[in-house]
Amino acid sequence: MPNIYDVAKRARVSVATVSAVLNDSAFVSADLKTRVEGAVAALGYQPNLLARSMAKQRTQTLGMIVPDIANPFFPEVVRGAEDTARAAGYTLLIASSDNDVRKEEIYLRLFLAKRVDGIILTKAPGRVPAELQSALAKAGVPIVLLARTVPGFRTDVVELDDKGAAYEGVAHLLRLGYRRVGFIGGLRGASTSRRRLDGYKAALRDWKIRLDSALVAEGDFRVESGYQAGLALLKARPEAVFIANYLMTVGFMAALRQYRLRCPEDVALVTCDDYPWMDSFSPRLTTIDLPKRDLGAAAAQLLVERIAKRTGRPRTVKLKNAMRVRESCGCGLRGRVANQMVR
Amino acid sequence: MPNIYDVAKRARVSVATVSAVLNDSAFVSADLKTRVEGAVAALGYQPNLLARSMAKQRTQTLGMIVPDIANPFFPEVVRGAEDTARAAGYTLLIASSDNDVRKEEIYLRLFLAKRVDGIILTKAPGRVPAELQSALAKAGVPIVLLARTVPGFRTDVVELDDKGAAYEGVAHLLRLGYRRVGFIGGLRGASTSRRRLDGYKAALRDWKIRLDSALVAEGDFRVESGYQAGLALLKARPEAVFIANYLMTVGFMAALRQYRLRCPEDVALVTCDDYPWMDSFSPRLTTIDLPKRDLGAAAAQLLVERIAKRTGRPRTVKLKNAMRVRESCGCGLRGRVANQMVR
DNA sequence: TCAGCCCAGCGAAGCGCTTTGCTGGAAAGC
DNA sequence: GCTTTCCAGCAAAGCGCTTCGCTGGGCTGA
Repeated sequence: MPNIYDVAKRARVSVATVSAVLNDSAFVSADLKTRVEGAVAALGYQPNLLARSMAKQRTQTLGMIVPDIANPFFPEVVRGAEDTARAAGYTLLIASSDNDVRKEEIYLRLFLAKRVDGIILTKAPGRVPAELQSALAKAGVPIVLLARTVPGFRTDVVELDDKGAAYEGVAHLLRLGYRRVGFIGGLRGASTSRRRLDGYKAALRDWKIRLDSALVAEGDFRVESGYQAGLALLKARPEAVFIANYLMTVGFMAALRQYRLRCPEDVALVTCDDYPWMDSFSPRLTTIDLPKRDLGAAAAQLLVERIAKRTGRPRTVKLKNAMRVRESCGCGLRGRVANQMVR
Repeated sequence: MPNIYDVAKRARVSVATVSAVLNDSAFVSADLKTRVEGAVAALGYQPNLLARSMAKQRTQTLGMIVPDIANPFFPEVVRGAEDTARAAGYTLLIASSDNDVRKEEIYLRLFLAKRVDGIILTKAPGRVPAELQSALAKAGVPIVLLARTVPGFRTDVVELDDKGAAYEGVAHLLRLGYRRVGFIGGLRGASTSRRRLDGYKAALRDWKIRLDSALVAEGDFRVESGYQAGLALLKARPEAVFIANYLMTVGFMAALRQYRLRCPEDVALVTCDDYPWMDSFSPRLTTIDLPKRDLGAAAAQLLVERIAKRTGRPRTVKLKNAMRVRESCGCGLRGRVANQMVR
């Protein structure tokens, strides 16, 4: 492939001039400019971005670590980030951590070594080793935390309203008259899990219902864990359940089937996270829709801005949820819409 | 961040020696080796992979273009590719083309400019401009086509058995006794769509059923197109339908609901592509499971091997499907399992 | 007419690695 | 004891850009 010297030679100018034309970074006379452009076209020259990155100390690349790109929550987030990043001239390097801090560390170091300009991170539970943390700081690579926050990690953050999501979902069930409302939480150590549990507790408190620990189970956001949690939880005879994400709901449904229980007739359900296909299959899930694409877009936006302007206090963007009431909550059964506000 | 000169200085050796130790590319005495390793540890030195890429003319990066990462088919594919690539020492740059050749071209050029070592491409319908094609060839960047093939593009390919998938699905319906079997195909111009249609036709032919064009509709693999196709198709009163992918099935189900038709009682259904949640919601879809993760893994594997060894004829890997019989095909209704082979 | 200015264009250094020869001291051979 | 061989280690070139600082020809103004 031709390089900038080939172009310079053909246009009978210096490489500095070629560079100036390409980047529009200095005044070049019309004559030389056309000669350069002609040479570029004739040779089919494409600047080597690797070399440019070396020289500029900027790669125009962002690293993005998600727990698992195959979990349907994240592709949508990635897409949001991808589009926003692209619009700002960045490309995305992606990696799945499987919520494993060691994998996460490997990828973070890799991104550092590849000199990405910034990192979007959905943190795996667990601390960032001090050594890595200082490497990150020394490298001056800005990080935006996506969805999950980490105590003592001063970065920009894009959050969902996790507590609100759980509160709203559980409140909806309580409003419908269910009293034995269970909760299947997400991965231990993820801030989102903690906050969703908080939301659950807050709702119970507002309805003056004692927390029954037999009605609370913990999963890891994956199908199997929802199934296991369901098997355990259903023994405690809940009337309704709030589940912290979709994949666990899928597992929970399997548990329901195993116990020959119907949803919503025997057990009502509200879950986090919404997908286009939910309208088409039964039970049609009542969900709290978390704005996945916005989440990714906001993270990329925050990151791009932070790269441009490193100073200033960390910013937090908090996105709003929206409840989608369908059938799994039993609205239809109970013959009333959930509009009786309690507080 | 410290560079290789800092390490060399601290270890009182030359940079060549440091490089030799780091890459284990030449014999270095035990003494110097420990000194270098000590310096590396003391400084927390991480080689700059950008510089390494410049020097080696290898980036250890693969570009991957999919139609849309948010289409649940692809994350699984990407994950397969990611894991395989990572194991071989490569990182993945991903991009969504939205099946738009212009976007695709932009990304291909970008990848070229970033000097990726190889590209995994699910081709958008349409030709690769001759100019781009020659740029690709000149750059010598190997490409692996994933799922969709392109005539006159000599590259390695990982394919699904598209024709077989459609044939098997349609045959299953025919075996169950349905005669008016409709077909909703995918994006025009994608080889996968063409082949799935071929499979449909082949099955009809084997059962000696005339093709009724009112029973054939074309979509674009997205929800909305399945809905539109459904609205059109249902007017022709099909007894059963084969749909080329999941998202269109989602849309089709909406059309069914609109017409107050039930699945499988009024219209039976078989579709391509399987997801974990299908077991948990009704109608439980009978599908042809396309091995998504294997698809990505095989593509990455092929690409990595091609990078290592550029010579040799293009290879094609063809993956097998597996039918998952559930309820949407009406097996249960008709009180018989689909095991009456016709040919 | 000539000094002084201006600025289009250029030369060369630098980004941080790898790698190709070369070198010089130790071991081996006679 | 001297030459030859060997090889650990190094100097320097090169990867393909950007950018800093210099240069010298054309203008301006006295």
